[in-house]
Amino acid sequence: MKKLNKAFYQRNDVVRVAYELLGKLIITKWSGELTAGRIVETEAYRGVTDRASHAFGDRRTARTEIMYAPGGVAYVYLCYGIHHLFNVVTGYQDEPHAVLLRAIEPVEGITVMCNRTGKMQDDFSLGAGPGNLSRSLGINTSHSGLSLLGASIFIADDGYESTGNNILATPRIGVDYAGEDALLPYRFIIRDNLWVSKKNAF
DNA sequence: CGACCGATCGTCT
DNA sequence: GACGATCGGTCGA
Repeated sequence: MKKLNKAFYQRNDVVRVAYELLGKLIITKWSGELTAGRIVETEAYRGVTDRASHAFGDRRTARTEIMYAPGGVAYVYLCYGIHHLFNVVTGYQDEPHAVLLRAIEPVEGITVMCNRTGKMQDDFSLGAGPGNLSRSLGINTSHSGLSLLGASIFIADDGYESTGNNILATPRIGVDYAGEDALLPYRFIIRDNLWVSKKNAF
């Protein structure tokens, strides 16, 4: 098992990074509690020119500032006052690209995930959807800015193969406000995976 | 099934 | 003061 390094995150093509993140393991260790899931759904948010991105138009605010950091850190923000959405910041300094993780297939620490989410069991909704993903992994906005190269939260390659025909590209979810950019095929899912967020799963 | 609705609060105007 | 990169529930066809 190989932890993804700086070179993986610090690249220009965020769409490619989103594609390559499929099949990797996202792992969190908060005070000894280990949880891990296989990434089965991602979305790319492509810098200052993408109307769907928080960094569109080069808006630097206190919230989005972390997106401008060199790739390999977390960007977590609160959505609808309830959900903590987890993004992987990619690209180089001052290029605010990010990949939203939208679904995991739970792999490790499923009991812990159930405790965090209040679910009785993994019923395929445990890690499906960006809000559920963050809750099951114990991620919240206080983790925004954390390095993904450290020990408490990181992404790893365990040799799982998820390329070619097994991957589908679709438009992103919930970005109707982005006009034409809402049609871009920047959402990637592992075909037929049961944990992919159900609405518009294809 | 699909449409709609309430929860809930930080962020930006 | 308005509005979400959501979720889970309800209601009606």
